[in-house]
Amino acid sequence: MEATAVTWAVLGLLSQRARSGYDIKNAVDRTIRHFWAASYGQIYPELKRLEAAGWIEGADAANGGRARREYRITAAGRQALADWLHGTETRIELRDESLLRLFFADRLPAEEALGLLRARREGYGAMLAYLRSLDDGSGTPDPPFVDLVYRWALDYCAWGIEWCDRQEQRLTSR
Amino acid sequence: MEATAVTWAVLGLLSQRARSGYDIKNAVDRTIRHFWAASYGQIYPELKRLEAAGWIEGADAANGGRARREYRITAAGRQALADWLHGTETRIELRDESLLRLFFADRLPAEEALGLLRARREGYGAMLAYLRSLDDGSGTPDPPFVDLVYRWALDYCAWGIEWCDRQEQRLTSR
DNA sequence: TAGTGCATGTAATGCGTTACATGATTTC
DNA sequence: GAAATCATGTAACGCATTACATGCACTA
Repeated sequence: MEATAVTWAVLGLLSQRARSGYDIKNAVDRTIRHFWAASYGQIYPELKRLEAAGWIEGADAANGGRARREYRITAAGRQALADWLHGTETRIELRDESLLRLFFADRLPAEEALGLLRARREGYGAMLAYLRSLDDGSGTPDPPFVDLVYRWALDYCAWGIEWCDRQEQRLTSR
Repeated sequence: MEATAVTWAVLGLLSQRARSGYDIKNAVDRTIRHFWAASYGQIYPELKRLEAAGWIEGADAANGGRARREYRITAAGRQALADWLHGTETRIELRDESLLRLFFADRLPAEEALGLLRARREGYGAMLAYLRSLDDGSGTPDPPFVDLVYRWALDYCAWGIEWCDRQEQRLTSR
């Protein structure tokens, strides 16, 4: 099947355990949203495509009297996921409006331009607070690479804050 | 007018000097593409919208016998740009397929999972090489904040490389 | 004279979000 | 009884890329 951007997020989450579309959306929001968002408008159609391809199987799972369709990954799905995981193409792409503002900040009086740098610092701080709020403190340790990606986000924010501080000092000390 | 994502990139570049659509595309690719891409399919329609709003003015600029339409920013346009620059809302968003792979790397044998970390490191290295290739070595110093954003990208890559090295050590030393 | 660069633009397509519609169940 | 949560889905819209169409001018 034709893999799109959302394919691997959904398939990967189903490789951890069987889930409903609703579960997947929650898992995305709790764990990978800060580097890979996905909405219902992508997830539900993708589940049907994945099922048609034979990479997952859906089954009606009674849940009280509440309708619920739970999907589990198939052997073919695991294979497809493994193939994707072996891909190494790594192009780093960002879309960062705060950087765009900074880029044009020479149009502003010096003090206001520095304000944009401080605002960026605050942005990193807010993301850090958000990331920490994701840690439910359950004490259950995550698998090593799940933990690794969480660390990446924390470390990235910490680095970003330091970077803004350093640059502000450099720019004001002249 | 209704500002979209590409509005500020185009208007900001025109605040530096008058340019054609073609010039704008080149400037985007040379200076801001790594954090804010834009294609012809966005730039040319946007120029018409900006002109209709009175934020820029186009004039046919003879260039040999070659047709060329050059746009310059108006006073209203400068004001609009300044208003946008004063916005401080800073949400950091990424879409990073390499992080998504790492997140699911627990599905792989340990050695292959570490390979993904190394591939990420290579990705940072490639971006660094690309960024350095953008420096034309003309010696003409950039305005402070243009330079600042360029430094950000360089520093981010350097940090990313160190981070991957550190994490690889941490994961192998157990 | 062939290739590269300058120059303008549009159409088709794809990706992704937002908003909406619907309704059952659980918790306070 | 109200509010939150579980649950599934679609339609409309907007943003962005890709591919294409066109043609002149300069340079090797």
